[in-house]
Amino acid sequence: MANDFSYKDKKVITIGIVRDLTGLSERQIRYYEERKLIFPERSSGGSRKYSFADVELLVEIANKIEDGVQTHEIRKEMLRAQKKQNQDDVRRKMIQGQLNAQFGLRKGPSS
Amino acid sequence: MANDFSYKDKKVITIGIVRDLTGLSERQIRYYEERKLIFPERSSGGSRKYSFADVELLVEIANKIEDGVQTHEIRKEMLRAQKKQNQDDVRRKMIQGQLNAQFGLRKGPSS
DNA sequence: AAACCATGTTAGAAAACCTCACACATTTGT
DNA sequence: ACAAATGTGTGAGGTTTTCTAACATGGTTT
Repeated sequence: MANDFSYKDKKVITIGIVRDLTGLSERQIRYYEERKLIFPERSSGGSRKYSFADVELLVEIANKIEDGVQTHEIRKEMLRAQKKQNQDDVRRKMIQGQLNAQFGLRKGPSS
Repeated sequence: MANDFSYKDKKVITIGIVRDLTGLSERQIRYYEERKLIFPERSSGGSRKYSFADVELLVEIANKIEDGVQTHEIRKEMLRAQKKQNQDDVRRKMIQGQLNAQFGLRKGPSS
């Protein structure tokens, strides 16, 4: 159901590749994680794994920092943006719920 | 011009992740490369780097092998398919060329 | 039977990654 | 003004991941 998330969000990129892709140092990348701006997954052995979405986010973060914004502030922005996104999601789902109630299949096998 | 290739084709995945993604052994993955079925890039240090497209291809290869097709045969199939694809590309480009000749901007700045 | 196929396994070495800690020049907060 | 926090570099020491090369093996071809 909905869209089964794709390449962009799969966490499959190791930190060295992220370094090459972004131009940031590994130190920076790890530091932004410490400041809770980015959340890689871990391999069983403990290596970090990032997605393309993470890579893009890192670039945005780096840009803001270059503009003098501190990690603390960036984090707040992100939380605000995410909260708004959640609200929007809820609204969308409610509307979808109304539609289903009116026209959706009731308890039927989903296709 | 045309479409600037995306996530699916970027070679950013190391062999361990490919192993986890496909369920194949590293031995198998390297062997299919030896048989010229797959072409990872290399990091400066020599580590293999695969794309999502590669991952999907690997799964297809593995399926065929399970069906008793040998690498040699798979390679031939792939070459055939690729050749056809190239021909199709040429045709498409020729047609595009005709259209440009008739209606395209001549030597102008491309917007 | 000899050659080839597909895969496992092992060994040793190199590359990549991890955490921790110290340093340092700049801000920022009180 | 000064203590605290920021952002980043660097180095040490340790673990994980990857690499190549080789040998082994049970099935297929030729």
